[in-house]
Amino acid sequence: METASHALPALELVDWFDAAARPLPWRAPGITGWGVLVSETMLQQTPVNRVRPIWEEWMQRWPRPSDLAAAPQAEVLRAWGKLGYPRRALRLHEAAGAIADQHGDVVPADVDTLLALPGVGTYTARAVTAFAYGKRAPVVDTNVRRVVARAVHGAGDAGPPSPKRDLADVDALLPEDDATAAKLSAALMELGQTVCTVRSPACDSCPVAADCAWQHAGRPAYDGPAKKVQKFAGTDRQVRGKLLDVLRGTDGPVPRAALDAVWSDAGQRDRCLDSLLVDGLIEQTDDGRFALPGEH
DNA sequence: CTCCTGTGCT
DNA sequence: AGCACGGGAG
Repeated sequence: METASHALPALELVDWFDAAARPLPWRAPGITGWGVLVSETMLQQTPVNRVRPIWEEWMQRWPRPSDLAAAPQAEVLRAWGKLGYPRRALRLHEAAGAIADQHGDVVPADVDTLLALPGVGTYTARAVTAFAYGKRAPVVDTNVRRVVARAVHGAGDAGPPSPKRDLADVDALLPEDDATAAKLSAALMELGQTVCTVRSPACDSCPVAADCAWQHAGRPAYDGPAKKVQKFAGTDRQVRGKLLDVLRGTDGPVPRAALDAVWSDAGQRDRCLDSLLVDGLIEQTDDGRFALPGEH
């Protein structure tokens, strides 16, 4: 029961990308490695439409890593707004300091150097090398995994991530040439985001439909293990979000009572408050009030 | 493996 | 009202 493997037409995909890519602000010519690192960090788990305005604001305000590094944590968290997972903002702030201090205020172009930065993992490191510096690097996010699962392996969707294999699969698709490989990496992501979507793939307008193993197999449904879905309502994540939102909306420290008001379960509230303290997302003043870090 | 947010679609 | 969504760290 060997699945048919298909080779993807790299040049057609690249041409399609040139014609069809959305004009996202971080794809404009002249965007720095810093601009790309900020966008990729924000896009790690937030959709493009919510990222766009915040990214614009950040680039205006903090055009270089050293500019962000010089800002107080509280301001960084406020500017992060409701993008979610605010620990990303703290890590990016920390990464900015390292880039300013150790890399001459220029985002590194090398994957291993990028990986050493806080908040930069296998996806983001390769995205920055490829998209900011035009280097050949397999960039594997959930969209690319789905495109490869379908077009190459003929499956309805990607199964659970398998980092080594996923990376090798995409590596095998990339041409040797840096510029073409980098653009193909971007094209694979764009294809997964806009055409080869989870629920309603637009195979009619897909540039590789003729070479797609999934098409040839009759578009079989996904038959792997069900992916586990994350709950949100009632979780500590929701409570942490509500707590932090109070502090984002005020200038200085607030009394505990102001935080008590946002969640009725005192045990959960206290646990979340404590975890926010541990994560460095909030601080407690000497008189027992709470504030965003560095703001008292 | 589990945890970390907030939205937009249905 | 409920559900789907996702990269990095521990």
